[in-house]
Amino acid sequence: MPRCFLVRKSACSRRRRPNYSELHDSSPEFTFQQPYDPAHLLAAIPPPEVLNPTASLPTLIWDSLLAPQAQPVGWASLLPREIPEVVELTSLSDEDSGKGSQPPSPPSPVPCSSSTSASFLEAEGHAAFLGLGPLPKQLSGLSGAKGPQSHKAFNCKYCNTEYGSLGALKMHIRSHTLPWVCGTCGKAFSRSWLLQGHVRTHTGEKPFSCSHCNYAFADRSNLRAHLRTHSDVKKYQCKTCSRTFSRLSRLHKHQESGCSGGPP
DNA sequence: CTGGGGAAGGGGCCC
DNA sequence: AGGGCCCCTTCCCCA
Repeated sequence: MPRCFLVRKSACSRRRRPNYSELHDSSPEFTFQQPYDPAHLLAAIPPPEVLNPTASLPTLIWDSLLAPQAQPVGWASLLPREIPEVVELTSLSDEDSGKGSQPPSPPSPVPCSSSTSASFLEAEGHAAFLGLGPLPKQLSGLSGAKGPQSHKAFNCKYCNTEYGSLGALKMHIRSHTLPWVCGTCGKAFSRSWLLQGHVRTHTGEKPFSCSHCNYAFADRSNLRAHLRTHSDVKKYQCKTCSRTFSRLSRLHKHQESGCSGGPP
């Protein structure tokens, strides 16, 4: 990362959510007017009223550099995916739980009304619906959930990866079930915003432009990487041979390939 | 071989 | 608690 561009507002605000309203006010022309072709979207795109039209436009420290030129994608006219009829969690097929060859039906639109009940069976059913493995023993028995054994482990039933929280596991499960599907090419994604970014590859939308050269990007991170190219300073140096690299991944590859230790 | 762009994945934080 | 969005990172391709 170009640290020169990664000036933090403060150490503790590193993960602070940007002030979208402020950005919106300062960029009144930056509105979501150019809609996506709904044909690109097959999966569960939240209804427009649910979406914050400025949600993808955070106020970064280099906001002036990220001022989008191209009209950002618009969700206003998106047709929300039809909410499937509520199904019995326990009657879901393997495909719906992510075992099928085709991407499963998006689980997120399904109202999790059962969560209002804390019954164990419902919790287990919901877990199965999400592709989760059997409830940990710590959770088998409601009182056990907060028992003395505070070290809970949630394992993915697909890859057995262990997570420390159910939420993290649920998030991980989606990387297996891939509930978000591109209506154009059928590619499936684990996150809605991944699909959003992917759709831009079809629409050609590039909302993020470089203030230095006006080069536009569809992805903010790619713009951030591009901004680094405007800096002459290479950020990543091999401690063995002092060679510098523009990307950390390349430094890693350099080291993994066996640094000779000689001068650059 | 290196640098840059495109695309995508994942963990963490905030609402 | 869950969803949305963030940043960070990696991989691939191309010039």
